[in-house]
Amino acid sequence: MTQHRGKTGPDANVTADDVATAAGVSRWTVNRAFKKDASISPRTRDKVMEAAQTLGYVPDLRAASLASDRSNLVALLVDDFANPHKLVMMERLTRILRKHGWDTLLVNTLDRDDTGHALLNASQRRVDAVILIGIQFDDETLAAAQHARRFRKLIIFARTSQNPDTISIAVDDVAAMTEIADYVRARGYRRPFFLAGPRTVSAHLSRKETFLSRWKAHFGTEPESAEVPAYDPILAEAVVTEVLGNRPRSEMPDVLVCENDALAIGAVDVIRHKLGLRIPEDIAVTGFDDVPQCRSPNYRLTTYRQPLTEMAEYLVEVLESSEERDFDRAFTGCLVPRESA
Amino acid sequence: MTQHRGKTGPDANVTADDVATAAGVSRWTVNRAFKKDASISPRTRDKVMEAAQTLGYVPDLRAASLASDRSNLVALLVDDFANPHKLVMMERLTRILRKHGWDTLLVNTLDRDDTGHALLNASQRRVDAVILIGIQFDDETLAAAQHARRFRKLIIFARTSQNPDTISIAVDDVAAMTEIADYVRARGYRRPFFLAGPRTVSAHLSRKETFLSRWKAHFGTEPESAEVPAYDPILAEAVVTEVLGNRPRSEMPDVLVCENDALAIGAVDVIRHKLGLRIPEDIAVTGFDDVPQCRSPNYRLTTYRQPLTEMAEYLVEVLESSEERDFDRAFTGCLVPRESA
DNA sequence: AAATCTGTTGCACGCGCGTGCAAACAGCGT
DNA sequence: ACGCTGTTTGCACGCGCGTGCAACAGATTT
Repeated sequence: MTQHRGKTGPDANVTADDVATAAGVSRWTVNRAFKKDASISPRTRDKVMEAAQTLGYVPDLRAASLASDRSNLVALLVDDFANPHKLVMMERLTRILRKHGWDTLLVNTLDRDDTGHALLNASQRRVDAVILIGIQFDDETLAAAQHARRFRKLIIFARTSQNPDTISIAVDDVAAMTEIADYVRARGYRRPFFLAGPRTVSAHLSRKETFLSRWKAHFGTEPESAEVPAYDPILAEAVVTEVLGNRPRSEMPDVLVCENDALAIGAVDVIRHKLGLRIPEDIAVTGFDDVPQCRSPNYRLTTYRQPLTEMAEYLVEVLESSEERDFDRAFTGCLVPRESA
Repeated sequence: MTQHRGKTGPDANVTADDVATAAGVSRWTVNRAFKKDASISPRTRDKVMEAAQTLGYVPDLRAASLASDRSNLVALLVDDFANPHKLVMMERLTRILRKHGWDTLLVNTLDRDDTGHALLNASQRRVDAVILIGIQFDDETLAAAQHARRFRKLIIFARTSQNPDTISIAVDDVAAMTEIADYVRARGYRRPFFLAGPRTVSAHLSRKETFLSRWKAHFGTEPESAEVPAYDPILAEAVVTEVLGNRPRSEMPDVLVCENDALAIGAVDVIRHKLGLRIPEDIAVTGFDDVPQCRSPNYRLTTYRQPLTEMAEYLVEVLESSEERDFDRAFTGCLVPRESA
């Protein structure tokens, strides 16, 4: 192929063919030079790379993906951007995925009904897998996704799921919440209140039910609880205000066990600034996730840390495996005691 | 083309050809049915769509992009995930981009030296544009990006840049900081302290310099300032502690003007919990960005809100324009006064 | 020196769709 | 029924690269 393009600058559409003629090899050798474990002599590779460098050649992953039917692309579906932990997860996932050569398509799932469109979006790009780190994915949605799927794997990250067609990479909620319950009990608290997230979430069920049943098993009474419609500190504020707002001191709980930090943070703010109570002297608070704010001198939140890095590394392992086994896995995190409880 | 594939389930690789034979039309008509403003009769389109539905066909955007040289994909480069405002920006951008049919590749730029690799990543996917919302992009990096670029547009979002090859969509920092300075002065504060972010950032320069010079123009003295190495509340805590930690009350500033909310939040926490001072009675604080936390009863931060939605809509407009004009644009936000100042 | 082996290089074909144009078609008035 | 106009449909070719195999050269053995 001759240089049928006028331009020679970096804007020109340099293809492997151009590099091939420049380096005096075949096009296939050029592409081999860019492939990791390809069979090519070091000398040729250097020659090719040099030519590529001067021409400004960069392999086209669209074409590669089209030809190989492997995109090395995953879609990350997120819907609750109000939860600060999402920022942590996105950072960790994108970093580790990229380290292993995977690119990430970020899809903002507007609402429940939009999930189908989001999945369609992902399909059109022929992603190799879809990773869900949102909350609005009930089993109905997942079933639809499974039916129409054009991607090999559907992974629920940081949340357990019973769905058999789905891969769940999460922390062991039962073990974690049991540890929290025992910690709360050991610290002498006796009137806990559980602040839960939206009920569509299975993690919700595990955590809340685990705590309640664990407590009941010990003391025979089931603690109070309330439900926040989303993992949003602002909404948590509203719910806590409503539930505890005009309650006499004598009927106040002595510890607020929150399903995660997003709720706990909202709760802390309300308890201090609207109820005028001290933490932990009047009411203690626990969270879940160990978001960065927990370390702040303002919150000092007792919480539970998920091994996100380890989980992300395992995720990559799952992505790169071609087996057809059951990839579900529950990790164990660690309780992080701080001054809030 | 006959159905040379055994499977008929959704896993099968259904192509436009398959739909074509099923609907009794040509392949091109099938693709036309999926194209927005294509010339096709409603009847045929329905017929095609129905066949596509039952076969589970979804157009392949890789192939479309390859053939048309337009990917409808942008890369979003982010590096400072510690800044909560990034979460807001990511939510807004992905939402509005998707509304207009653009997909987003999220690239986590690990550090300064990694930016080149990140841009290479984007090039390989042949994104139509790269959007930077990080901080570690100095002019040197940008120049390199320009040189080796395989994307049409390089957009700096929510940050001004002098680089002529770059499109900057941001708030007018000078106007904004002038407004803040005037507000602070009007509220009677007289001993301001400016808390700035890393010096690589041009927004930094605008905001800090604007505030300092505006103040000097009025009172003849240049306020104190300190610099935090990243937009991270935790690091802001450290710097504020170091700078104000053991300073007698008489020498304390009466207002801490922060370059953005990430710094302001860290500052508020330290002032209350380590210095034991009240806000705003002892020290007032102002921020920039109006992140969700600002509304919390704990912060009630006086800040400045950028018109993110409007900016994102303009971004789309820029993406879809084929002109070669100067797209730089500065927006005007609004001051949001709260109890912190 | 011939035979063998290992590492390296070249190539036909296909991945699924867009572009631009030509052919076919329907609708209208005379 | 005829031509005319505007709409709808079909098609050749190319986008850039991967797969699997055949051909080849140099190094090693017999």
